[in-house]
Amino acid sequence: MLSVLLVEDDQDLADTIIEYLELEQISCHYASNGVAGLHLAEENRYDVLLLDLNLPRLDGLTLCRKLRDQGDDTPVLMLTARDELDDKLDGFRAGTDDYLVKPFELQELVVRIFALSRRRSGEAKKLSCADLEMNLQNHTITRQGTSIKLSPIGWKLLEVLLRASPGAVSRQELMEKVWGDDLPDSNSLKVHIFNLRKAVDGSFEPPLVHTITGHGFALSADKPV
Amino acid sequence: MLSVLLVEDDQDLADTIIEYLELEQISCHYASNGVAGLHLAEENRYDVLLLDLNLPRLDGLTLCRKLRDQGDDTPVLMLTARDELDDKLDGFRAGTDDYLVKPFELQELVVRIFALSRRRSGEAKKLSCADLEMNLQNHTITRQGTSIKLSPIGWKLLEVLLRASPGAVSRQELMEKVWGDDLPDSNSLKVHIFNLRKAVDGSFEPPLVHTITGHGFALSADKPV
DNA sequence: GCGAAGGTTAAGGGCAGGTTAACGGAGGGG
DNA sequence: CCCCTCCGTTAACCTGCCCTTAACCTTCGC
Repeated sequence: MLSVLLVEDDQDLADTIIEYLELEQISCHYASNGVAGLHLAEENRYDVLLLDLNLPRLDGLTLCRKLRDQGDDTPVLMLTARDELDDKLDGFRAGTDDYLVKPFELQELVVRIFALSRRRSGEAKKLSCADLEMNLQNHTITRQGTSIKLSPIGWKLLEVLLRASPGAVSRQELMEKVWGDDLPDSNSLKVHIFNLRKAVDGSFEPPLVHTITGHGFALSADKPV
Repeated sequence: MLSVLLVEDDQDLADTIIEYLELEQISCHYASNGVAGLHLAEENRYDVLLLDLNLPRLDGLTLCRKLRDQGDDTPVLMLTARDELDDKLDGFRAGTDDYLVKPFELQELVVRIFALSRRRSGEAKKLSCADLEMNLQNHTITRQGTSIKLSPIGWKLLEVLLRASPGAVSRQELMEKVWGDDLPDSNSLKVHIFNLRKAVDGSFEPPLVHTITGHGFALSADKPV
């Protein structure tokens, strides 16, 4: 079930939207002004943020910019009555992902919400890095055409690394994504990384799994010297 | 530089778009029918695909669906003259990410392309000073394009200096930000600054790390008096 | 020219990461 | 119902790198 935050000062419109979204199985938090919206966005994790441009206390553009500056990359869909090109350009410059002009069809809002959240959660059917390829559909991994076998945890580990590739993943983040809340003794990660290396880099060149001392690991074709 | 694929049968419109995109530093491949577009999309890697809905031989919707079935998750922006809600819904159902109705402003097309590609590439957060660049996402540092390796403390040191750049940071502040509460003997900072200089300024000009006698250090391209 | 602040160098100890093997539980097949 | 296999965890050990330290040198300010 998707979860979105709606920040909109027009109470009637907000009610209509919320009601419609609930019908589509989208859970909806609500704030009627920018400051309240910012607090909610900071405290909770949403799939998409729906921001009105004109808001009391803190306008949608500034709100979006603040979140981006804090490193929050939740997709933002800006709702506004103004169809001026300059407004749109400003919106995208502030880090907005999409822009919908009122009045709009609720159905269009819904599909755009799905499109934004889908892109974020990565509905990709394949993940790859150099000649390594993970096929999520038939649950296979190949490198240079030859198939690779991994244990469940090894799989999950590789998936997290692939999704972040070529970015790095900190040890803590890696462990949270693989094990969830109850973490095993820290040694476990070392062993699994070791096994992953043996499977992925064991008989291939160049090595793809790289250690970033004091931080975590990364998957990439070229070695960060 | 971004790279996009435009599939559009209206030659005049295509020329206009391509010309404008090139001005914005977006490289553009082009196909005038769906089948050719599919081939190009399969063979090359693009940041965004711009598909016309009505195409000879293979319409944009089917093209998009085919690519998605193959596991290709390149963002798709559908261009079309039809402003019917049902068409949009079909588009998003086929795996489209955005939908722009002709006639549209070229500037809006450009910002939407940037928004889609940014979302996909994960908007790398970077800090920089002159030709020195720290990529927080990949945990890499480059100067003049060549990569630089730093120890964890060296990294942290440089990060603090970069965030303050071109301002100065006092010794005390620097040490607090790097080590937290339990500080080592004061000599340690000297050694780490020395190593940082060796890595960052060792084989480059001009030196970026500057000493401010009696105060601390600063990072900047031009030497402070 | 003197003292203090900063720069340079090398050595050693500790710790993060790598490697290996053994234990134990879960799940499937006989 | 038992056995076997596979997999995750754990502990123990090894290795190499990084941080620290101390000692000495250079530069700067006065």
